Order: sequence, then C-alpha cells, then structure tokens
Amino acid sequence: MAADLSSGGGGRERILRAASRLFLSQGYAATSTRDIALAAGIRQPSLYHHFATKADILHAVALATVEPSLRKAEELAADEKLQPFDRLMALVDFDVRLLWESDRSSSAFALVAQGTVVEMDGPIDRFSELQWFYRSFIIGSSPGWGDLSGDGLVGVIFSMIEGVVFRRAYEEVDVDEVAQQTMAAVARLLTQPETRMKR
Amino acid sequence: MAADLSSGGGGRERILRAASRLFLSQGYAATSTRDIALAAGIRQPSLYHHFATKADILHAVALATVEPSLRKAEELAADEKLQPFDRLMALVDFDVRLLWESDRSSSAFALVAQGTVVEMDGPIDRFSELQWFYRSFIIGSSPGWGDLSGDGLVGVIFSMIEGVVFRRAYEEVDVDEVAQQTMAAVARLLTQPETRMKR
DNA sequence: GTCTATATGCGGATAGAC
DNA sequence: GTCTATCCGCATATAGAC
Repeated sequence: MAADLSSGGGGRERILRAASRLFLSQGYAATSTRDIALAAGIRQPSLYHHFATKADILHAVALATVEPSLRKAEELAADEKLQPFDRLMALVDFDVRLLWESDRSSSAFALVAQGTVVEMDGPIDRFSELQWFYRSFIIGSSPGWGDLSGDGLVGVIFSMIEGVVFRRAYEEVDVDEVAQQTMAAVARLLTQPETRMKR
Repeated sequence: MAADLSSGGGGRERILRAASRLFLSQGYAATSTRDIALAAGIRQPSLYHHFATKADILHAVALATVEPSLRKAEELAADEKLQPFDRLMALVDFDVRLLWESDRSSSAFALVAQGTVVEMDGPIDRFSELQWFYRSFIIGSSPGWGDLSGDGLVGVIFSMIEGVVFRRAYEEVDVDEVAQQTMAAVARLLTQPETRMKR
C-alpha cells in the first residue's frame, strides 16, 4: 500500500515528500538525513522512528514515485473505450507532467538509478511493470515502420520521455508545452512516413 | 586546452579518467577522493598536488567531457561538403556513442547536473555552445512541420539523445543498435508526415 | 610528485528522557 | 513520536618528509 506523496498527511508523509524533493534536486548521496529532517520540520534522530535507515527512505520514496504512473497505466489499460494510441498519449502526458513537477514527485528512473548500492528490488519490479504497459500501448498503436520498429521504437520513445528531466534543468519552457511537444513527437514516430525528405 | 580523457597520459590524465568513470557510475557526492586515488593508482593526498579541491576535479572532468563533442560539431560545421542533415546525423551518432561508453567519457549533461552546488560556469558555457550547433543543424535540416517545429523540435530531439543514458541502465542492447535507432528517430521527426495514422 | 601522519568536521545511527 | 546528547567512522584537506 504505497502512500501518495502528493497528498498532505502525517509525519511519515511529510518525510517522504521532503526526501523526494531533495533526492531529485541534489541526489541521494548528497542529501543528509539532517537535510531531510529540517525540511520535514523535525530533528534528525526523529527520522529513525519512521525508517530504520536512510536507504529505507530512498526505497520508500522510489516506490511511492512509480505507483502513480503505474496506477494510471492500469486504469488506462482497463478503459475499453480507448484505443491503444489514446492510452499511450494519455500516459505520456501524465508521465511527462509527473517528471517535470519534482515537487509532487520525482523521476522514477532517476531515483532507481541512485540506488545502485542500495537494494531496490521492489521499485525496480514496479518500474518494469510500467515499462510493460508502455510497450503494449506502443506496439498496439503501431508496430513501427522501416528501420524503426518493435523494441527499438519502444526504447527510443522511452529515452525521449525520461529525457525531459534534462530539459527542465536548463530550458525556459512550461509543462504544457513540453507535454504537448513530447506527445506530438511520439505520435510522429508512430506515423507512417510518406516520402523521405530530400537532403 | 582541455585534455582528452580517452588517451593515456600522465598522472593528471589518469586521475581525470578514473574520476570520470566513478562520477558517472556512482555520482559525484558518492565518490570519495580515496576512491578516485585508488582507481588512479596513487594515494588520496597525492590528488591535491594536481587539484586544489574535489570540486575542481569535477569541473575539469565536465569540461574535458564536453570538448570532444564540441570539437566534432565544429569540425562538421566547417565541412562544406555536408548538408545540415548529414551534419546532424553524424553528430547524433558521435554523441550517442560517447554517452554510451562511459569508460571513454560521461554524460556531459549528467555531470553538469551534479555540480548544482559547485560553480560550473565553464562547462555550462561550453555545453551551451554544443546546443547551439545542434539547434543550427536541426533548423537547417528542416524547420519542422505542424505542431512540432523550432524550439520544440530541438528540445524533443535533445531529450531523446540525452535520454539514452537511461536506456543503458537497464536495456540489453549494444551501441550500434541504439545509435542506429536514435538516428532513425531523429530523421523521422524531421520528415514530413504524409497522412496521420488512423486511430 | 608521491608518500605518511594527522587535523577537523560532518554524517548515519543509537540511548534514553519526556 | 519527538526530543537532547552522543558515539564513531569516514571524508576532505593540510603539513611536511623524501
């Protein structure tokens, strides 16, 4: 039963929300337990009433971060009125916005990547499930054409979505534009190209 | 005169090469100066003969990491025989391979992002220059069509290229495939879409 | 230019009162 | 469930010999 970091809650939720923001902006290793406690409005040792170790906090944050996307994907997959393409667009929109607004959440990928040393089996499994949904929506929308199809298509789309975290770092754009642009790009990758442009 | 991390060299080069690998795989904060020294084959205090602080090492590594791409971009821009599209494809190929092979180099972006606390003006400026070349090659190849053009097109392509670092983290593919797929995707984004796929 | 020895501070984690 | 006090180890950086 993963908690939703976006809703206000008790002590534990406050800690997770603070840690989520700090881990993404500074990285796990660079964030001290004192930083987390300060942002959560408590003293450092008080953290240990809720979590056994600092690594456990990362684990919980990562898990709570993947959950919203996964729930969205499941919800979309269950909606029989939607075509695979519509499901894909909705999921892309949802994820890009989630990735962008680090205050509400963090990049699941970025967080999982931080846990190189820590055991992150749980979050990684959940992340794989999310990927599975992406794959099924993409393949369902179109198998791709020419030199870009199947796994290659899925991989490229994935890297484009996760890569939005880099755009946030330096570009002066707002979420709506980025979400729109990313959806447009994904749609174009799934579209049969008629004529190769003259070079 | 930034050093090339890929070529073997004296003590300073060994340090930069070791640090580059460690920073990318573990992150800057998680990498101790002892780790770097060990990988470079010297003792920890000996680092301080070459660099004043640990942050200076990050600075030097980031700078040396952007340089190869920038030199490649300049070389491509100067080659009058090439069309903008060819320049873009060659640069994408070069960068994807560079991003992938962390042993030779690291993600310029990832490294610059690590230096949130550290002053990274130099590397950031160089990175902006690289972006400028990308932008000019992209716009020169095609201004884009429909809902995806200009800055939006540039941003999306950028996030896709930088996002390959995520693919490396979990996918079982080799560089050649990824480079090929990324180039194909970029080409398709620049290609006039004839008919929208039926949904 | 690399070494040994070491200063100094911060970070994770525990003990135990309230 | 949060606090104060504190242990202990690791990390950055310096001093100074060779």
